[in-house]
Amino acid sequence: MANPLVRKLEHGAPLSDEEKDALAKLMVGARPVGAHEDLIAEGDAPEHVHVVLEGFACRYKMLPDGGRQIMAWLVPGDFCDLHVSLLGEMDHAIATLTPSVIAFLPRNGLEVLAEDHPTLTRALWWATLVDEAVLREWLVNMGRRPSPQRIAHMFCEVRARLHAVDLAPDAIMEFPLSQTDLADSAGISSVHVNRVLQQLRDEGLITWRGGVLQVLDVGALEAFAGFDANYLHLKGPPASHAH
Amino acid sequence: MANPLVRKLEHGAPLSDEEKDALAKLMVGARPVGAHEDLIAEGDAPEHVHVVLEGFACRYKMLPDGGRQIMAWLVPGDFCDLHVSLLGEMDHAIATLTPSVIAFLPRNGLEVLAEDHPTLTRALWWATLVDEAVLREWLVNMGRRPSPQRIAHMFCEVRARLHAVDLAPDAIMEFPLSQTDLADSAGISSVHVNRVLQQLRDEGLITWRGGVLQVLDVGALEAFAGFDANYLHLKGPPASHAH
DNA sequence: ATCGCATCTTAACCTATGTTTGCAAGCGAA
DNA sequence: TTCGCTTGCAAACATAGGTTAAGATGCGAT
Repeated sequence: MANPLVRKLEHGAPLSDEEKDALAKLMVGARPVGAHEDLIAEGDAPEHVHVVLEGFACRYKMLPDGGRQIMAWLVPGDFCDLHVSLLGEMDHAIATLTPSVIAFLPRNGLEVLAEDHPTLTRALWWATLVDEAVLREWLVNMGRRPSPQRIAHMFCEVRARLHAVDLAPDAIMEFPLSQTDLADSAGISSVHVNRVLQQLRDEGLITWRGGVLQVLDVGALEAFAGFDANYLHLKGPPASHAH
Repeated sequence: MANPLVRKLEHGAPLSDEEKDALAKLMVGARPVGAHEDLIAEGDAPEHVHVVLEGFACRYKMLPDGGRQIMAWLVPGDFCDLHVSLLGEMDHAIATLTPSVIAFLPRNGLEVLAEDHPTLTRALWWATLVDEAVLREWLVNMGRRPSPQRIAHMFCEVRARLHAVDLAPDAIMEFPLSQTDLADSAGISSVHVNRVLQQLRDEGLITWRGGVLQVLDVGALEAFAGFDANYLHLKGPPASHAH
């Protein structure tokens, strides 16, 4: 099974085999990381580019009162800090949410490779523009959707994103977040997350036990949440490779 | 007084006089637009790049139930649709909030110019990464700050951003949004916006009448809101040019 | 000057969500 | 097995913010 980074970037631009190989070879130092560990702190200017290969990580900020807001989920194939160098330093932190595997790409190597391969450059910028689009949808989610729809929408999105890297073939996926992590993502309290989950289960939309999330009826959940995948910009048919 | 686009981009990279001139010359078709007019619709693939020269515009999405969520304020110097071509089409709409002046840059011309001027390319990408950083902070704002702090934070941010293009020298600025627009930005109802504004006025933090917003004590408002400008990445001293 | 429409303001009432707390269930370590 | 910790669940209560509706105010057009 190919590298999730490559699988993801193929949604953004048609990479040649040479480009895919070069990218995969650039990826070094894959290492396992436990749950709830910081990978990058606010204010850092990381030397290498980090990529999630397995598990879930997140972007987050802490507030003075101790509150935490998670601003993005990073799933396999996602970059943590692709273009920080343009901004100078991180304005937020990155942490794992579950046990994960994280790899590095030497920043120089990646830049050199990108210079020689405009299509690759395009794919990398595509990925950051999609990150931005996701952020916009999260903002809509927070601002205008009541919490049951909000959580449902987040489930629809992970399903679609994991599906795009072949990790949710049957709408069944590894999703070992805690309810507290979900609360800090949705901007509500963890006890309210619990209430909402009861409701989603009662309505037969999902099951979620032992870190495994199953969407029982994708259409029904998407209708309930008002989910439309257009903002993920997964143009082509998702990950239908020849084997 | 120089072009606000140029003034803004100078925060991102040190542009040569030639680059500044070329950019300014590329900007054509400045035209006035009334308040609350759509500039770009969801699904469009705009041929030219739009820039706000005067007034306020916004990014927004409508929801099935008629709700509107504003996801970004566009102030003079901001791009509306710089890199859409990489994503194919707009996943959200753009509208004016107040009477504005909008200019265009031919997409081809801009691409050619950027190819010859790596520093300019850098400045353009810097601008989109800052947009993303602002979006992240808005998400934190929505998720974790109670509405008085949330509105206050938005005021701190516009002040800083307008200041960066020399449009809020004394913490006094043109800000002719309606309370409804503010509500759709903050994810609360317009009557609650009104309640919150009373409070901010009562506490002597701001005045806002006749479309003019004055921050009475920048330090106090920023402390109240928990505002830290780092996410705007305005490295250098804001807009202190020789004349 | 006055009419008409936007916007702002206020009030009364309602509901979603937060807070606090206690307990149960799961699970890894000794 | 038992201990200890984290996570999930539930109930009682408190409150921020939503909804509706009705005046007030300002302002452009005639």
